[in-house]
Amino acid sequence: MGKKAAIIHSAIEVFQEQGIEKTKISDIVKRAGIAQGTFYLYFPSKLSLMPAIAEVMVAKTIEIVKDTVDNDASYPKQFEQMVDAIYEVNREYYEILAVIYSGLASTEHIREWESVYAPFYEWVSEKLEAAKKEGAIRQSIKPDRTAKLIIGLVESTAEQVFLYAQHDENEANRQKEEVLEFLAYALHFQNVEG
Amino acid sequence: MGKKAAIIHSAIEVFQEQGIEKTKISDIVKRAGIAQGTFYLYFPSKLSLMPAIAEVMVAKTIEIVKDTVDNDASYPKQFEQMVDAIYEVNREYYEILAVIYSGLASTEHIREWESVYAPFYEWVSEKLEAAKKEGAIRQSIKPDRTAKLIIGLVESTAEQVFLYAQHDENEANRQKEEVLEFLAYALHFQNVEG
Amino acid sequence: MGKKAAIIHSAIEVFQEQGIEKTKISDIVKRAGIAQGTFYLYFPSKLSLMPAIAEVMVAKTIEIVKDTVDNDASYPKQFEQMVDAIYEVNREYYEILAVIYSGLASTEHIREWESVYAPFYEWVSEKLEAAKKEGAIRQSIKPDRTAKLIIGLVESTAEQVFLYAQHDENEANRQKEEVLEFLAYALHFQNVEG
Amino acid sequence: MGKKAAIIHSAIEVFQEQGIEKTKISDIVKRAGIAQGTFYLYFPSKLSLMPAIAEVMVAKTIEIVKDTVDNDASYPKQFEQMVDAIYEVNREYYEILAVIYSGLASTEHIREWESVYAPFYEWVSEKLEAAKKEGAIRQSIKPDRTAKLIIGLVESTAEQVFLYAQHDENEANRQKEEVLEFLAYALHFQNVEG
DNA sequence: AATGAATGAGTATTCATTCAT
DNA sequence: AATGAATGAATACTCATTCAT
Repeated sequence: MGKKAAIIHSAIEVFQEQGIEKTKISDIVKRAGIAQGTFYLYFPSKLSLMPAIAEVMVAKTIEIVKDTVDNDASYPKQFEQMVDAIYEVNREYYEILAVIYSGLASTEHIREWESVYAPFYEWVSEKLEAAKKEGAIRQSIKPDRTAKLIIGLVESTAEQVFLYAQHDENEANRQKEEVLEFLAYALHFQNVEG
Repeated sequence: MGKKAAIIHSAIEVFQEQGIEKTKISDIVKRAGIAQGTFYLYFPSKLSLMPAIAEVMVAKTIEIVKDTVDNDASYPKQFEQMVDAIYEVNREYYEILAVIYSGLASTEHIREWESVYAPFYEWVSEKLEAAKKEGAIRQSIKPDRTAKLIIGLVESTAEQVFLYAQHDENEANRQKEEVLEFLAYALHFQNVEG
Repeated sequence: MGKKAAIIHSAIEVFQEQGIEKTKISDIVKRAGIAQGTFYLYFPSKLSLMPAIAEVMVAKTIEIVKDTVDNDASYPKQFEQMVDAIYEVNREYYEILAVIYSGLASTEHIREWESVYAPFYEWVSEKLEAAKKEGAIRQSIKPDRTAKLIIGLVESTAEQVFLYAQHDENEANRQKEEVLEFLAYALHFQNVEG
Repeated sequence: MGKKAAIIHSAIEVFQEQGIEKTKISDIVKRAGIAQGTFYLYFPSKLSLMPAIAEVMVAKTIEIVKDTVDNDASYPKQFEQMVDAIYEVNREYYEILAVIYSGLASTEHIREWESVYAPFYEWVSEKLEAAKKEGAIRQSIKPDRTAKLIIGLVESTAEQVFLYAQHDENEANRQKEEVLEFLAYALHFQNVEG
């Protein structure tokens, strides 16, 4: 019946509405339509919910990024699409993402963090690898490391804009432009088809 | 005297030692050597401590950055020194910084965050402005926006390394190298004296 | 079973023993044999206990009054018995009654007070109605209003005697005599069987 | 300068506005325009303020009663004026009087209560004595005891009306009428000048 | 697997009172 | 007499977790 999924789904919604600190287990189970005790059949504690949510959020991000990026477009275009997608996800889920970024709210679950983010790093890394092979970006790029740089760069600026500038669309777009130009120079895009 | 400062100082220490969640007001006042009630003469609540702590930490960061950066060195060198300094601060205070990020994000003190970080943004912005004027970096750089990019980039990667990779020095240095190269291309350093 | 009743019962006892101000929730639950949190499943706050206690006390008063009054006796005799009964209850529960008066008055539970006292007013009112019909008291009596007068009169003098005169039995009896005579004239008892 | 009087005056005002439970010493001294510590130069504790307030309130009541009652009027008229006056005071100060009636909110100061109320009892008692001497009321009246009865009767019904019926003027007047008639029969007014 | 009533440890906050100035 | 910063004891209430059904 997917009660586990129901709990995660419910938690994401409630967290978004009232913040994580103020959310009680009872709020989550109420919305999920299950009993208080049932929660503990699927999660050993409240905190153990976090990695599961992070996983879902990262998966959601990857999905949107994949859907947005056109693999047949030029690499500059593809990275632009990627930045667009990440900004989009942040626009919608800025509050819950803030918690995920800040280390899952406690240092207990740090180990899991790496594994949760791994698929995202990997996807960007592969994209960089391919671009490098085709000579579309500078050859000194180390895909694995740069993947982390790029994700850190884009997400931290997106967070700044949506969390602290409170959804000023103009501001968001201008900052995104700057990120794209910054990224273009940093990767040193080559006109491959020249 | 300076009980407010004593509280902040004490709180930073205790937070570092046992994490924010597990820290009681009583722990903070005990170390500060004041009475429980005195805390509330200076701060209306436990959470309202956060922006004050953040302010101190940012001030500390700026101070270290300023001390490390040699204004007479070449700009690439200066930015390298800046990255070194930021990594240094994160190495030492990674836990309290994580706490600040999450503490500020999860409460209603977000507005204050901008003003707390402002002096840091400003310093980097001025540095970029000067470099731009001297033709040391590409002219399309917008100092204000790029300052935020750079700080976001450096801090997020530093956090990744020290919080999640748990102080692997090798890893830290390699990642820092990649950041520096990334930054060099992104700013498009010019050999001014050529 | 009956945890709500257990809480009320326990609270009445503890209040009587140590006064309301000095009674902690923990005292109440300890005696009731339940956990601290369980209290809040049945009452939203400490103060919300008061109307429930008042209800029980008024019910107890009515019960004793009904038990004491002989419906076949003459009306003067019946009212004498009623006064006796009210004095009796005040003798035994003077402290908790003072608490209820002050507890109810000083909070926002005033509205409930009326409904709590209603059955007592009603009982006296019906008694007056019957007496009036039989011509045992003056015909200008308005039962509803006079019921409130009588209860106010008797309870306020009983409170004066037991709370302030500290259980001086002689004093109590003399004052009761005066009340009865006062009441006799006020109601203008008629010798019905004359 | 009358700081003691200023404190009492201020306390009465604040109590009326926000209730006694919710009033802090700091509220009282703020309005009185004095420092926190100064309070304790005049009163040893918060609770010790109560009898002083009661004294002022009773004095105020007596004053208004004396001002209202025309000593040259007939006794029925005089008692009517007295009831009017007591209702008037209760209309204005119902909240603070509720606390005073209910035993000064705690049983600590009971002894003082009697002495505080004494002058009021005395005044009524003397009035009854005089009326009795002139044959204006029944000769079986015991002035001392009946004084307490009358004050208890009038004040308790006034309280019922103003505290619980929430200032319904119509209700107040009808109830007052009933009290007067009740009183007239109870005292058994004689037409002295017949 | 599911329930939800019951648990009880845990702590931020208040505010009457003190006392050095 | 006056101040007001400092004190610290005292406790109502919350909510994650358990467990009998």
